[in-house]
Amino acid sequence: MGFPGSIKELRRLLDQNGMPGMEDPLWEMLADDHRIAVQELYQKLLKERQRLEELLTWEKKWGSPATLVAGVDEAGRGPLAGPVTAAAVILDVSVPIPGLNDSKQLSPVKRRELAGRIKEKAKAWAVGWASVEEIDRLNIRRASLLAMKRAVAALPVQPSILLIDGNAEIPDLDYRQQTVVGGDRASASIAAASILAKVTRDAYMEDLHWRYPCYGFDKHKGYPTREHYAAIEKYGLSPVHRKSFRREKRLEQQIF
DNA sequence: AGCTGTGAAAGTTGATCTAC
DNA sequence: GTAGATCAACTTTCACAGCT
Repeated sequence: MGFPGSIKELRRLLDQNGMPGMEDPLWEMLADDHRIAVQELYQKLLKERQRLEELLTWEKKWGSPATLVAGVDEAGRGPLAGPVTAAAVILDVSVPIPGLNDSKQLSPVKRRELAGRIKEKAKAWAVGWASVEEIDRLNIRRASLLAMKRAVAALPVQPSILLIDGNAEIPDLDYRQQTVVGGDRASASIAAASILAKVTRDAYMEDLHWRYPCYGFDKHKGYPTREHYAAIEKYGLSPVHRKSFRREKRLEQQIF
């Protein structure tokens, strides 16, 4: 098995698709410390390839050239404010996306980078929403499923089977569905959906910050933090806060 | 010294199961 | 029937370890 000719070359291959390089006479010219560095990077590359292979287990189990698998996941279930966002992604299993992982395991910068790569390399992707009003009316669980349903409906290509993160199927949907507990850590397409949903919702909450600058939505994205509670106590609830959430009800009773 | 990554804890919700 | 525990999801915050 040959090694890539240089660290630079190896990094380029890592960035592209994680494939190992071919025999290269430059390898013999490398200094010992460079060889060690390249070998270490190469081992990391092999581990990453193995991780990505394992992440495609569900897609390979259910998918085929004629059977498209869509991963579905949502973001924004725990916040006190803002909509819940869902994404559906159909990946091309022959096109690896290095670094793809559960959105919760990634920094915001890496999430944004990966979101761009996912949109570029996926066969199809789409995003769906459920509003604060719908969350208050339906409850957060049903609203999440509604957002997922809208994401699937918005896909430009129709899948044959849905991999759903969690233990609940999407109601009133004419698709074969497979629920996967911990799916964002176990399935590549669910992981990709978790990243798109999170990045899209974060961007929306940053926009909301300009409409309601006193709450700090650009920082906590509507999630419960000390700063967020302090802002609610000081300024009251905004129209984008979820009034059905118990903590909000309690605060509302105190304030108004 | 400062940055980055990781894991535990704590916060929000709803559904389900079990014991009384 | 009800209440509590557990588990599912979504995160942030904080402390610590390791790396540059």
